[in-house]
Amino acid sequence: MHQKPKPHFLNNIFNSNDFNKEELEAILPKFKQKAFKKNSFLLEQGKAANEYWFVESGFIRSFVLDIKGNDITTNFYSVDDIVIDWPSFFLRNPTRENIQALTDCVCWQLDFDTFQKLFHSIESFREQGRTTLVKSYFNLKSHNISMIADQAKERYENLLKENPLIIQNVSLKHIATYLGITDTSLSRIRKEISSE
Amino acid sequence: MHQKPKPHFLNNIFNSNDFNKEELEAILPKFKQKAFKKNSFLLEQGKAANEYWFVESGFIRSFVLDIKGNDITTNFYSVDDIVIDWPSFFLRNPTRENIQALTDCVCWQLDFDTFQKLFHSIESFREQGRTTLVKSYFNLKSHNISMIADQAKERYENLLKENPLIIQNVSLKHIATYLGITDTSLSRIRKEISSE
DNA sequence: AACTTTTCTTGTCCTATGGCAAGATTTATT
DNA sequence: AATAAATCTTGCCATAGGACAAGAAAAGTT
Repeated sequence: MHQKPKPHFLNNIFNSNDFNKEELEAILPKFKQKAFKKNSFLLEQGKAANEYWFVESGFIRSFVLDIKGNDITTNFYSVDDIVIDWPSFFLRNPTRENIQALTDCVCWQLDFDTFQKLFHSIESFREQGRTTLVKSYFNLKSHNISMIADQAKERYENLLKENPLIIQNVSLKHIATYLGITDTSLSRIRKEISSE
Repeated sequence: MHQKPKPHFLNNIFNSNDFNKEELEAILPKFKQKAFKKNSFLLEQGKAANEYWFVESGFIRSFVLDIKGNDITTNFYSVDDIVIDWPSFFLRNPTRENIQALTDCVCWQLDFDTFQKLFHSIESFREQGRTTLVKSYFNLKSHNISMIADQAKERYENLLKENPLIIQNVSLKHIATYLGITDTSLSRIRKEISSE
């Protein structure tokens, strides 16, 4: 008996539907595996993002500090997600965002210069990159509309439905600021839901 | 005496810092001038965006309808801005957004197929396209954070500072939904500011 | 296991903003 | 100019969610 070769994690991201063999051989080896300890930072405010990552395992969040020093969660990331500060990475300027591991994580990292070579030389790579960015834009806009159109309770229920893993793995406080409410309010919303 | 040749509007967007002569000659003639009457739609929900525009003159807004049928302004556009529904244009799927002229407008239009040819053949064109998208992402995220971190009054004052032309040319109701408040509240905020 | 720290819940009271409706003002239409 | 239709303001009252503080519970540390 022989063993099946274990497929590379990055084949979840780059697969043979969208890329031919040569392209995969040009792309996959450029990524470096990186482990992050719980609470370590992938990016800190004031620095420019020079890398991005795909998450193989673990949970991550990004956040900013507002004028009063309040910590506001801007996004959560888990398996297969891309972790990137789009503006800082592409505009090459210092960011306002912090990106922090919420658990021990394994990620696959690519740096800007390598990205640029792939982007300008492989059509399918730039098509996929553009698609990923645009989906990210779409999610951000949906979140934005939801902040205006929906009640806090509805926003929480949507997150629960779309992304149950987040709720199970992330502290209430971080979820609350992502939803634009206080942890106190979110606790009450949970109570109300559990008593239905 | 001879006259100076009037520069083409699109030279505001595509200039010789970022593009060489041949590139400009490949790009500029692909855009078609389009006039839109006040209240006419550039894009309607349910359709897929197959074009985008640069605004030479006039004011435009995009909006969505929420579940209860409330109209929520998602963005304003004026001179030199790009008007595009990024997700619909690139993912080629039906949109939730409506884009409507608030005044008579003159725009310059490019369609998807032509865009694709330029994007994949001209490096500087795709660099600029990516930059434009990423800036748009950045603005959206800033708006998002502001919705969570700032009071309605602060959001209004920021808009007033960043984009005074909008306030002078757009109805209070549309500005209010963009800021995530009712027209009633915005009217009170205005009153409060004017009495300071 | 004991202790410390962080997270979550709950109570009391407060504030920003919403809902509705009437009137005033401006803008569009005949 | 007269009328109609939007738009904007204002009053009154309602409510979602915030501020603060005290415990309870859970997680991390020695």
